[in-house]
Amino acid sequence: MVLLRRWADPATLLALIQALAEQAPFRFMTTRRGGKLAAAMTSAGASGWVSDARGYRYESRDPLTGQSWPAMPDAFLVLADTAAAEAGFPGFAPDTCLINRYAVRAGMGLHRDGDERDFDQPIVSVSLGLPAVFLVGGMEKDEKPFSVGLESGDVLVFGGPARLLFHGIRPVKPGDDPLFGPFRYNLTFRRAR
DNA sequence: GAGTAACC
DNA sequence: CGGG
Repeated sequence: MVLLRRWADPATLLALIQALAEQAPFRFMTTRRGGKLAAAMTSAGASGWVSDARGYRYESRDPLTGQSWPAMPDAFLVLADTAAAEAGFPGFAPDTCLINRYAVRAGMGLHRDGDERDFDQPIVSVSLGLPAVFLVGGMEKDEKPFSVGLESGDVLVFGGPARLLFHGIRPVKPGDDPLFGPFRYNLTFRRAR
């Protein structure tokens, strides 16, 4: 796992996120057993990550609008590819970007990103807005995680042996980011298929 | 199941 | 009160 501190440009990404959210609005998804995910989500790219009563999966259409997910902006692709290369994974070509929006007090429990086809492909994660404590666990869910502070513009690359580590986000503390206001956004670039 | 809560 |  490689952390590139203050590596992405938050202002550029904010404008792109706003444009994407007009086409595919942020929404709260549910888990199979009726729980609600604490972060609002949307996606861009050829497919998008979806969770509902039927489970977790990638869908090529947005269930909310019935339309294709918005195309991934070129600047997203360039960012993900250069960050991956910097971390030792050249040639990364993500086909989806999951965008998570955390309001104050929202977090995400320990989980692993396991719905993609090829775990040899890394995941590039970009933090924006309010800071947060990122939890890095082990290969088993019961392993006790350690904490990493993440700030706006930080980029984390999960690849190789780190690709399937359990991870999570502690509830976001109240604050006001100059660009993003009272929110934390997270972009995760994946090769789903 | 990326959920919460109760209980020890 | 924190962890299991």
